[in-house]
Amino acid sequence: MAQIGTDEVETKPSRIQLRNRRKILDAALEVFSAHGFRGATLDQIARAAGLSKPNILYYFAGKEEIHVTLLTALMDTWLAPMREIDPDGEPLEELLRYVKRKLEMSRAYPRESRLFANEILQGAPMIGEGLKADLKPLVDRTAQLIERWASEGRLKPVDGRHLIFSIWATTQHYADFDAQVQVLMSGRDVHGDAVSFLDTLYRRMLAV
Amino acid sequence: MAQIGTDEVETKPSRIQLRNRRKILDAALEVFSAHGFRGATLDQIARAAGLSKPNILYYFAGKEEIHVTLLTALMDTWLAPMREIDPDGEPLEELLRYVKRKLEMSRAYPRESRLFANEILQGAPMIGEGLKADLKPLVDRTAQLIERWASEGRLKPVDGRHLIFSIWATTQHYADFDAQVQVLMSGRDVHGDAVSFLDTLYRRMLAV
DNA sequence: CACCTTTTTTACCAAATGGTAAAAGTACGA
DNA sequence: TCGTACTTTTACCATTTGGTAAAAAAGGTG
Repeated sequence: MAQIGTDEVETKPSRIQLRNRRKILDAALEVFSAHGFRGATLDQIARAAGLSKPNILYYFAGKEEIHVTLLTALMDTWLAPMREIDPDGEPLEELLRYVKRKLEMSRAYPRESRLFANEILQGAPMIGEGLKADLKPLVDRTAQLIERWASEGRLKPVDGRHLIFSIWATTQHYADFDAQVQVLMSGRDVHGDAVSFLDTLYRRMLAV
Repeated sequence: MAQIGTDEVETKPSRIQLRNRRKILDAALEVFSAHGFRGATLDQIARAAGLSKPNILYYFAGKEEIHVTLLTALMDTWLAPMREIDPDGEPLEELLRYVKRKLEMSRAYPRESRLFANEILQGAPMIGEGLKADLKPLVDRTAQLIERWASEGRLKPVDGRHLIFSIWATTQHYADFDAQVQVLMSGRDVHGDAVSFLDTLYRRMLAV
């Protein structure tokens, strides 16, 4: 039995299990991020993973479990850049580096960004609790840090939380609204220009 | 016959037709914006509209037609603020007013914002052409105007298109990611603070 | 190789869902 | 008020979809 229930002794997953679970999650990321949770079907995921539908359900208890697994794993990766803001670093540099890394993640992992955007758009039905437990403390702490920096005169005065929102919004926009961006930027070097635009935006906003 | 086919003579819609079409579109906006196109069902829409499912299909040819009708009607409203930027006005004032109006629309019409976000996230399958036809010319023109203002020294140098993206992203964020914003801003006056934050952000970005 | 466990396939199913046909009911002008 | 056109309901239907049972196949180990 591969599935791990609440009462069962957790045994090491075999090589086959690791390989197939990874294939399923990768396929599911592709399908969920393109069509949303309700728009995605197990058949699509199965086809993308190169497995049969019942075989998928041998590894995961159901469609929702696949989605939740993806989201919780994603949460960590997604928050990593914010965790790496150094309270002892130079404030402006730290924040501009954060912006750059978020933008780079948007470019490198657009599927993950869209998966997350879809979930939040629907009201975060599956990770609402995760937001409260993981995201909120980190944001509270970072917002406080930013405002302390500002009060020490090392940044212009700024609302920490809204600054964070604006950084998320402007960086993720390039992944989440890519269909629109592509129409409006046909042929241009979107990413390169975005890097320097956002650097300018937040430099003018924050530099004392 | 209420449905208007390509070959039919267009006759004036009766009072009943107007009332019911409006009820259906309002219900559909509610349901589509909350669950996305695929996540919404005709039964949900029918229930929200207080009509039976076949009755809905008497007024609209199908689920997709309802969605397309909503999106095309929305497009106009959505672009109105950008159309109202006055080329002969004071540049900074015009742009700050645009930001304010976009933010106000996010607050007053979150369902519309989410409907749009959902569609773009899925790759704009239904209004891709509308984007090219309506949105692109307007954005091209506005971006040019902004860059002319900048070259005349009335704004700091700025990439017009990326400025527009950032305005869209930061303002719509409050509607589209409301579930997240609520978790992180429990109890605060989100809108009021957002207004002054964005005013500051774009003032520092653009004021010469 | 023989045996037991893990993995995969085949054949299903029940519910949900978009949609239709046609009868019944309603509004309204002549 | 009669007749016609418009509107609504009832009773369906075909497909899709998430999920299951159980047999078959494949792995691995003594």
